Formats: sequence, C-alpha cells, structure tokens
Amino acid sequence: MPELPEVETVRRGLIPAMEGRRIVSARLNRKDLRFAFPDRMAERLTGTQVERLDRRAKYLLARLGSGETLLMHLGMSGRFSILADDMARQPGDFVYAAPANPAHDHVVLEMEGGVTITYNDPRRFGFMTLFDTALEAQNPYLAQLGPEPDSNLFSGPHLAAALKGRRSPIKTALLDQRVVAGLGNIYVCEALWRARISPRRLAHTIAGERAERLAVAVRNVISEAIDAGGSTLRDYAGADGALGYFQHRFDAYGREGETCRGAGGRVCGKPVSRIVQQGRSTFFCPDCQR
DNA sequence: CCTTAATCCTGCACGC
DNA sequence: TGCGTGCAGGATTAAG
Repeated sequence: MPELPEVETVRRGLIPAMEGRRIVSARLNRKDLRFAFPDRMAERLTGTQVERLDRRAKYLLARLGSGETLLMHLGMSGRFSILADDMARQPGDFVYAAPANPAHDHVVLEMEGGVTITYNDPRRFGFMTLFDTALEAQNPYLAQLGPEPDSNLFSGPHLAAALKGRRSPIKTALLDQRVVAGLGNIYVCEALWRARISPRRLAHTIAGERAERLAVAVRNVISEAIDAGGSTLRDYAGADGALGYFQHRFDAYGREGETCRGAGGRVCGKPVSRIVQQGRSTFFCPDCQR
C-alpha cells in the first residue's frame, strides 16, 4: 500500500530510468485503470522527453518536454519495473523483475537508451492522466492537497487550524489529504501511536502542545520510513527492486494482540488493539494513546 | 459547510 | 483439494 514514503522510494528508483530520456514509444494494454486513460495518451507521450520526475503527496509527476505532466498514482497494488540494457552490469540483465503476473502489465514505456518501464497493477486502483503543466494550480488532484509533512508549512499550528471544527475522529481526519499530504492507513496509525493520541479522539480537540506532538510524529515517521526505503507489504516493492525495511519497525500497524512497546518512552507491555473506523482497521494502544 | 457509505479491483488467508 | 468469505484500501461520488 504505497503511501508517501513508498511513492518517494519508487520515484528515486525510477529517476535513472526516466529523467533526461525520451519516450520512444508508449503502449497501453487496456483503455483504463481505475479511470479511463486520457485521449490519445500514447501519442501524447511518444517522442517527448521526461525532463524531471517529481512527487506530490502520493502522486508521481513526470514533467514532459511537451509542456504536459504525466500524473501517476499507484493505487493499492501498482508497481513499476525497469528492464534496461544500459543500466545493468551486463547488457540485457534485469535491473528489476518483480514476480508480477504479466496479465496485469497495463502500461509499457520504451525509453531512449534501451530502457523499458512497465506499470503492473492487479487491482487497478491506480490511475494515470495528463495535464498542461502550466495549469497545475487548477488540477483537481493537486489543488486541494495539504502541505507535505517535511515542508515548512506543516506544523502544530497548521494541524490545529486544519482540524478546527472537525468532529470526525483524528484517525479519519489525518487520512484526508487536504489536512496533510501523503498519509495512509499505516502511517496514520504509526504517527498517532508515537504522539500518544487515541485514534478515536475528535479531531477538533487536537490543538496546542498535542498538535505539536502530532506534527512532529508525522514528520518523523515519514522521514524515517523514507530513509528505510519504505515498507514492503503484501504487494509492494520499490521501483529498483530493493525491498523496504520499515515494516519491521511498525509499533502499531498490524500488531493486534502483540505487546505494546510503550509510546513516548513510557513503559507499557499491554496488547495492541485493533478497531474498525470508517471500515478500515486501526491499530493502537488504549493504554498509551489518549 | 460537514460527515458517512458505497464503489472500484484482484489476490490471498482462512475455515470447513 | 476446493470453494466460499472476508479483507486489504485511496480517492471519488452520492447521499444524508
């Protein structure tokens, strides 16, 4: 389940295969993923150069010489693999070949220099679209996003302001990409555990020192996860095939019934609980988190 | 303005 | 072994 750290890991893996290379050909093996591909997508990609590969929240943004941006979202199970003959130790070597069912290879980009980038996505929760880069501020996927966790705009006061008046549980509010960009179920659980805040607490009660603690927890857990190369869960691996290690460091997510390690330096030892909120599993320690 | 539920999709773990 | 069931869940849409 790619959240911000996983998407960032994928971006870093794709950079050598994409940046500065022309797209020689683009093949779409179906007409849609989660949504229909835009009109003439293959033609609009063919012949243009990828000048830069950016990321915003969970979106990858390939900046094209044509003046358009290719926006890509990995959904739940989206993966890129790279086959290259000039990036491997020996020509023709697989830089990365995930054990992926080729029936779910939906987009294939042949890049300049003998590099093939394949997008595989069994569940097809991912999507791709093209937009005029100059109109990014109006793009519906990007315009409403909250700050990146590592930006100067993201802080305790920002969180308090964004959560003001919201009567939903903080767990739900943090999944709202307008509050902070890039969090999903896993890192929300981890951040709340670190901040010792109950996932059930109403969002508008997060202010002051508590908001500060939460902002720090979000920033730190995201930054540590990026440094670890993200998390490798059921169906995720980095673009370069390197497996993320952060899942070994989860304190809450997936640890139902296991011993709480004690949040914020406190001694605990009680079992981690699982509840369902908005139809999603939430893992937390009722003892540590209030 | 707010909140909630349903929707999309496939693979896998589980119980019988 | 096979079959049915539930779960994983991000973003959007519709409904309340």
